[in-house]
Amino acid sequence: MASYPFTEIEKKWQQRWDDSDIYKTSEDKSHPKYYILDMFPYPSGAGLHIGHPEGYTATDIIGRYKTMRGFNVLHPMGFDAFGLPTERYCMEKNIHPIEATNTNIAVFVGQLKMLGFGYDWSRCVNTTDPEYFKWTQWMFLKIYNSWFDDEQQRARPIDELPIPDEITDTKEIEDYKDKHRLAFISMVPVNWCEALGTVLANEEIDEWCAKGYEVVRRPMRQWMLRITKYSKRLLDDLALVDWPISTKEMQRHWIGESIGAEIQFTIEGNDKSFIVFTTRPDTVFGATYIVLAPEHELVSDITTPDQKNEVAEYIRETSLKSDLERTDLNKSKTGVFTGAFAVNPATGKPIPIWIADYVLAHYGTGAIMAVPGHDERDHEFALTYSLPIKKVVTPSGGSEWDIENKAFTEDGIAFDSANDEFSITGMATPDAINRTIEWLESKSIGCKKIQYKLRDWLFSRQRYWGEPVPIMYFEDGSKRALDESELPLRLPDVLDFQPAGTGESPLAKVESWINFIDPKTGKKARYETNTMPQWAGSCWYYLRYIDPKNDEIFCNKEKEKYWMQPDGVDLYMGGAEHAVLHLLYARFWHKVLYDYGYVSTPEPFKKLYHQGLIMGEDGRKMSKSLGNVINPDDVVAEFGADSLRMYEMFLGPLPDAKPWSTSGIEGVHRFLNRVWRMLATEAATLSESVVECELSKEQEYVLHSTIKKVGEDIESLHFNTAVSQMMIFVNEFTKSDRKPRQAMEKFVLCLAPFAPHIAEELWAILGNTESIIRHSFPDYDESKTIKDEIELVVQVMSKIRSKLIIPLDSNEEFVDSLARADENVCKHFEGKTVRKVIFVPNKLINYIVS
RNA sequence: GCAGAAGUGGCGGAACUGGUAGACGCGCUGGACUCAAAAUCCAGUGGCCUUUAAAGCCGUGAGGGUUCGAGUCCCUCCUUCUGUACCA
Repeated sequence: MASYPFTEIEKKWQQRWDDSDIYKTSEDKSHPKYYILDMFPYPSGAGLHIGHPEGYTATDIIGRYKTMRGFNVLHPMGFDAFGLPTERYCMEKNIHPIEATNTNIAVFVGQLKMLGFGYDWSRCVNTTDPEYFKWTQWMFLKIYNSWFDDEQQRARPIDELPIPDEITDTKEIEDYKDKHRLAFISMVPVNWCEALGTVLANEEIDEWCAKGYEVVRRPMRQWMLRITKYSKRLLDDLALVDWPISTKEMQRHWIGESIGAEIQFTIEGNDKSFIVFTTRPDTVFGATYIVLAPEHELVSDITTPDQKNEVAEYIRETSLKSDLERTDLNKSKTGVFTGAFAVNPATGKPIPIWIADYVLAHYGTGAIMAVPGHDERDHEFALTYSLPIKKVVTPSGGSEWDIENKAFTEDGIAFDSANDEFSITGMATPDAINRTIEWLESKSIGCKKIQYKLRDWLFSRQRYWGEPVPIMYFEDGSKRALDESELPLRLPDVLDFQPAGTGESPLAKVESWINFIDPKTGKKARYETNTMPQWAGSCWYYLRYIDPKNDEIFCNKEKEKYWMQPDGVDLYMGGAEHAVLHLLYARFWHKVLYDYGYVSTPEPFKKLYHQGLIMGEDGRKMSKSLGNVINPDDVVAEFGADSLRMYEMFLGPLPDAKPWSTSGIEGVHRFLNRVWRMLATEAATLSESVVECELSKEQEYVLHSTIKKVGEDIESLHFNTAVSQMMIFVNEFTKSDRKPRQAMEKFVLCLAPFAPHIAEELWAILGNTESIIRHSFPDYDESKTIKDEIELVVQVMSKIRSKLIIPLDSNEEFVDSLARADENVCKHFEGKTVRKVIFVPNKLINYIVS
């Protein structure tokens, strides 16, 4: 294929852009700002994937377009470089993660530059840089030194925590504070992988299991972040952001709000009581037994001697199961009777207390009142163990319902639900719920309650390659958080990253880490050996880009205001795989910072957009094993970066999954060749056919429509149709031997955001000396985007019978007279009379005949 | 099961508030250029009927409905993708 000299052109302009710092972000306050953010990549050893350029090109186009529209554009790039894969790789190769990380980042930067992205590299961040993670640690300490004021619904300094009068002892006060901090230590069952020597997040399990690693449940001492305190705000504030519906839905589900009630149950022959959560307090009369989670704290207290062995055995069995196994056993429910009875507060009758692993310890109170008549799970369990099923709700239509056969779970009419103090019998479910809550509250044995599914965030990993937790412990069991002036707490420079073998991170083997004299207190100390999870660094990187070199604060307030007001990042582009975790964690950190006034917006990301996956040519997900992986380096070598960029935009709508096609990129490449030949000679000089001349009517129409459509499509992220329109332009103008110079110039400006290298070159060939990005995006004349002659459809009985070429805005009489004169139209009138005429100006005329 | 999104030629995909379905690209067919090929350029290209054309009929996952008119709006169903799942 005889191509324009894309390799030379692209190298040349990339060099010039680099040399002239052309993409350095301007902060000239007289211009409006636009903050575009890409989800920064994890710099893996494999280099850039073909999917990366999709989102990055989209944002690059917008960045260039907004720049040409006079905005100060902040469009930075960085690296999320802490992580287990790098650590594993380094263990195999026996190199240091810093070395591997720097090598990988250098490869990524080279590839990103090769694709011509206009990033301001002076703002590049790297989460593993101590100057960066100093502030990650600083933020962790902010969270650590906070408690959540439920009334004010915000974080407050831990020193402002009201301490109950009865607590006076210094140590007790510290313990009390620790219990309320937003970062706290807890013994929790975690997903432990022996081979990796670390815990894994629930969402990480699949990935590593697929690679053949084994993961087991095991209780361990872990750092947790109290994200659950922000459940309500994280849920409510979704209303403030312009995100894909599906992503918002996913977050809503993840947070999982349910409205119901807590009800207290007493235990027969025991002065203890317990609380259950239910969304259907109206069915309390139908609660025929109780189920506690096997882990429930009361289980050992209440189990009767003759049930002890069976209960202990059941608890042992379930403790070995992972969460996955427990939920996987969807088929049949198991459980054991404790021998104890609770009192149903509504009926006053004793009901048996069971334990079963279908009740989860970590949700609600870890205890339920089982209403087998009106809950499918309880129904199944009741059938298995022959427990009584009682009907307390009937379908509102009055139809019969066989409660033994199937639970009735919908709203209906309360039935047989009365005691000496109140009755809800005959009430519709919503009223019955309210009335029951009133009664519970009047007796002080229950209240309305909103429950969330969201769990606290497991915030420690037993790894070397992560941010150290800036906390030290002393021999007396006390601990001390580092002062701001002591940050960053750097990783010790070691070369042994093998797990300690004790369930601790490799840091536990580093003498200087676990056995040193704290200079501040003079006491013998050891640092926390856990490091932070990979999510930590990505929780706030968008703020660091704003002020990347500041060593006083993570981000200057004034600068934050300029770039983040009014609603945060203007456009955030990234994969849908981060729809929940990263986006939830980042929102959480942002809200803590917001509570302290460090950031000025309640939400970090105004508009979120997900680019779709690029599939292999065979329509399957690209993977090494399928051999359908496309490498961006190869594509750039064969067709050039501009072709790759344009092709990825032309493939289809940005959010869709789309298959790669080699002949498809050839088509786009052919288009760029046509563009080149339209303007330039083979010797890269201006083609003689480009001349100062008037545009034809048709050319004027196409030019102005193109400027209009390309601009509008960029704004709405419909890049595929913008490319189509530019193709239409080229098709129109190559028809003519004389190419009007002014049209060519405007076209090249439209092309520039998409294919910046060829556009720069053609712009220079057209005689310009300054970079094309310094020029404004062209304006169009609306009147020229409208044709003065249009085709109008003539229908008879709503079927097209003819088409008329008529002047724009022709009136009905005129159209009618022409239409009636049409031969084919007349044919369809034969033997019929016109009953009705529908005239839509500039569109159609429709005759209804009979 | 639940939630969200989507089903349009041989393929990727267009189609504004209901008003010419299939823009643009790929592929394919024919032609020009060439000794030949590549590249390039021109023309054609949803299906059926027809030698061709005109004319006509059928066509946006399936079936109903609203309307002069439905890819677009409403109802029912099917399929695919994505997330989630004993959350009381």
